[in-house]
Amino acid sequence: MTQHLKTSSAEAPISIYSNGMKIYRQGDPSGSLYSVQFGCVLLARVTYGGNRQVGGFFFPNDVFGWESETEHCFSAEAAGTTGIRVFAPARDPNSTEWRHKQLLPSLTRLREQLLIVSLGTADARLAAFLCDLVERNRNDLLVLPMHRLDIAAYLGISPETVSRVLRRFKDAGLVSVPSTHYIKVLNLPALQQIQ
Amino acid sequence: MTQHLKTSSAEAPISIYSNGMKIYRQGDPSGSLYSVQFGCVLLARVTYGGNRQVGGFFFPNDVFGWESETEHCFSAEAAGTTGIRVFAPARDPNSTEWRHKQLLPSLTRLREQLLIVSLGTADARLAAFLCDLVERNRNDLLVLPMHRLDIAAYLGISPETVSRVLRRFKDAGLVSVPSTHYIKVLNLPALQQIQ
DNA sequence: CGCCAGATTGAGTAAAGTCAAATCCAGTGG
DNA sequence: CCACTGGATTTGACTTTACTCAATCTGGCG
Repeated sequence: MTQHLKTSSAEAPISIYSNGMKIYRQGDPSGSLYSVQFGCVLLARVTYGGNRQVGGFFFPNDVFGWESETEHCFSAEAAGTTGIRVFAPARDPNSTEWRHKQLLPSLTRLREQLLIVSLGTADARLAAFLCDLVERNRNDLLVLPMHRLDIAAYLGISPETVSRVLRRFKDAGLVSVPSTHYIKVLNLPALQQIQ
Repeated sequence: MTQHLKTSSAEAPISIYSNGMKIYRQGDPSGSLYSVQFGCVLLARVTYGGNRQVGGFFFPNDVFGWESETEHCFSAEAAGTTGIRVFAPARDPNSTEWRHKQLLPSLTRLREQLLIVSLGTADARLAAFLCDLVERNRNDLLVLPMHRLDIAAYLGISPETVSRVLRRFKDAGLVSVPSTHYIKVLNLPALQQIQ
């Protein structure tokens, strides 16, 4: 199912994953880094109580796979057909340099996520989530290959609430939803002001 | 009061801040790192809507001050009397090495925070918060010099709810609260299972 | 064309927010 | 040392929000 494509240069090869496949699993040895080429990846883990938690979504040019331990504490799953470039654990200093360059933006990104999720209302969270995606995509038309359940787990709300809030946004003319996995943001300023 | 960190650079001096003082402000130039020696530091910022958001708490041996931009996007405030060691922007490679060692744990820490805040109920969030602190402190007696308002902002709930949940925990014998800024965890396993 | 998982909608319930009042505490000054 | 005082915290009553559970709808796929 996984294909390896050679790129023109000496860069790392691209692996292609289909919807739902795991790039790595919770407990797998860590060390490699992964860069999304196309599609979407989500980090997920299961709590002791059996609940699914989603730790983040990654889109093209995002880098994931960081761990401070020797094991991954999340699984990484492809949402929709997804291309990944793998960077094996670094040995030469040039590669180390590259890794460090990627790390600080990841930290900033995580901080943004934290603030989205700590917002008071479901409306504010979903609005902030959509605004964040528009900014990262530089495009009003969002492709969301993941399930509503994953968005809900990520935002810390129920999937039914995601549905209802999205409907409210539609009725208010803030977004349009041409199909399940596409959302077009029609009024970004209004979305940004929701709290 | 003077401790030696395992770093090749000359020992940095300790600055002492009193309750509520700012170590740096939102918008200040970034670059230096800060290590908490005693007390507690919190990161805070104000949204466009005027709401206060708390990005994290830092206790002894925690390092903060990371930015991927040239400006701080949070303010850092002392909660209670707090000692800080400042590490100026690195120039020698040894110091760079030290900085990178600190960075990955910060990322992991942030990920834990994200999962605490994305929990469904206020009880689960406060319980996870307390468990996290016990683990970091290696001590059942928690010192929480920050205001309830800051804990509430951090957890994404109202201060009244923090109070009420804490009372429920007290009544259930899970914690005792000898005074406002001290919480003793009496039944950690039970707290860990709340969700 | 029918099937099934995912998504949406609806109704009732539980949880958390808001606003207001009461209480507690730390810091101040007598 | 102790009373005073203003801000912080807690408690109470009520309202709003979001969750739960169940039913319905939709779209992709054999």
